[in-house]
Amino acid sequence: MARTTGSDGEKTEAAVREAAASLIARYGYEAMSMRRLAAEVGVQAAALYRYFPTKEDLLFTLMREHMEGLTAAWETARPTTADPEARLAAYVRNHIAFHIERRHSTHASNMELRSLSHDRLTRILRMRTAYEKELRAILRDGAEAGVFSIEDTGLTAMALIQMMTGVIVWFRPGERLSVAEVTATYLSMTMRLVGAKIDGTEERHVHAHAQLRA
Amino acid sequence: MARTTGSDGEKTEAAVREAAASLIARYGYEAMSMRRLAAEVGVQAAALYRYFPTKEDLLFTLMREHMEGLTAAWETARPTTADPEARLAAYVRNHIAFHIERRHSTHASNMELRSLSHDRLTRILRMRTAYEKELRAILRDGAEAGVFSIEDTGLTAMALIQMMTGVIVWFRPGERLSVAEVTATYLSMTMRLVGAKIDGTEERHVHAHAQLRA
DNA sequence: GAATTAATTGAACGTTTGTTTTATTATGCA
DNA sequence: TGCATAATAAAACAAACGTTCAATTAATTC
Repeated sequence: MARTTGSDGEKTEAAVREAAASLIARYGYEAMSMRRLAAEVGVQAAALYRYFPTKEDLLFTLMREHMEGLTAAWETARPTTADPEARLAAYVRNHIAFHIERRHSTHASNMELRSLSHDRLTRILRMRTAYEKELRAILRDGAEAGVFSIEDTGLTAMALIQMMTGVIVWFRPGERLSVAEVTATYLSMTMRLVGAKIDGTEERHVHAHAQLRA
Repeated sequence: MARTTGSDGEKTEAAVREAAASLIARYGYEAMSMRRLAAEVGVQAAALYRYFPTKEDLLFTLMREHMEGLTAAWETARPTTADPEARLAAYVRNHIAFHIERRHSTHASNMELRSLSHDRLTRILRMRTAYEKELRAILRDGAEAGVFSIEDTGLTAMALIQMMTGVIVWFRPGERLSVAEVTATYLSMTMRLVGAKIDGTEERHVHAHAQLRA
């Protein structure tokens, strides 16, 4: 056999990306063999090499597109106002929404950095640093304006990002909490953490659903 | 050749554990081959099987001892007082100190759970849940006593743990901040996050060193 | 409808993997 | 001193790995 009926390069490539992200999230990059990935797509292993020259290329592509997507989402969501609180709220909302929606590629981007070559690792880290810099700027502006009370801007930014990204570890859509509820709670935790005078705005909507579990 | 001069089972086993934790933290469990681990210890691969029947046994041992150590450290550090704030402070201090001190095995315990068999995964998760339950109890007590203001106890506990454990991602001993400074800052962030009326206690000591970086 | 291009298969390559087996030597004890 | 055993080396195993190549067929183009 050779080319199969109905085969389409674009569809196959998309299926490969999706299956790869899912397998890497579930079992890890090293544990995902090209044969198993191919089986998931419904294709022979050799066919994968039409789309990605090496396994590492595939990983890098997933990571690069994840970071590009995250940056692009923030470019769109970023408010024009100078108000630090509104900007921080937008950052938190965008970060959580994006990571929940793409939790498979988030897993890859956060856990598999060590499998990249030096050059590619540097490129991904550069993108990540640029994204995190936006948060530090917001925190710094807020601290200087006196609306936040922050001891260490860099450290607070790291703490916030780890707290927010950690959502993907335990959050499963359709369980106890909705995305909106989780986001609202994280928003008010964030605001308290940075010492904002006014709490998160949607807090009232959530109170009815919260405190159900000990 | 066979047995080498000065060879000692206990020393070798300890060296294997340490080297394994370090290699897994740096390259991941799947990427660590038994031959490379053996080379790191200065021994042939076959010698490892005197101490650990399989590679997965080695991983499980590292994880189990990590969790046992964490639990034991908390048993010792846990204060007798009922005051939720003092208990939360002790929890934060213990968690951060332990994870910074053992950041190699922390990496293994957090990132390599998927490489465990079902049974062993369950055992590790049971230990972890028991440890996290302590934090939820503190938060609940504080919320009920009115000294904390918390929307969702379970969600706040997860957020705090991810924030604290995340320290190992960026913290390197001997760089900008000392362990004491990092702990103090995280303590006051924690207290603000849970809505404690009084801030963390050591805050004043740190102010001089903080805010050096944008 | 013939020629060309795109998509895929199936088999094979050399490496590396975790693990086992057998032989050999150092060490601790009688 | 001699004996038991603890600790290791060296070689080998089958299985799985990422990757390549030639052959083959579906889709597209002219």
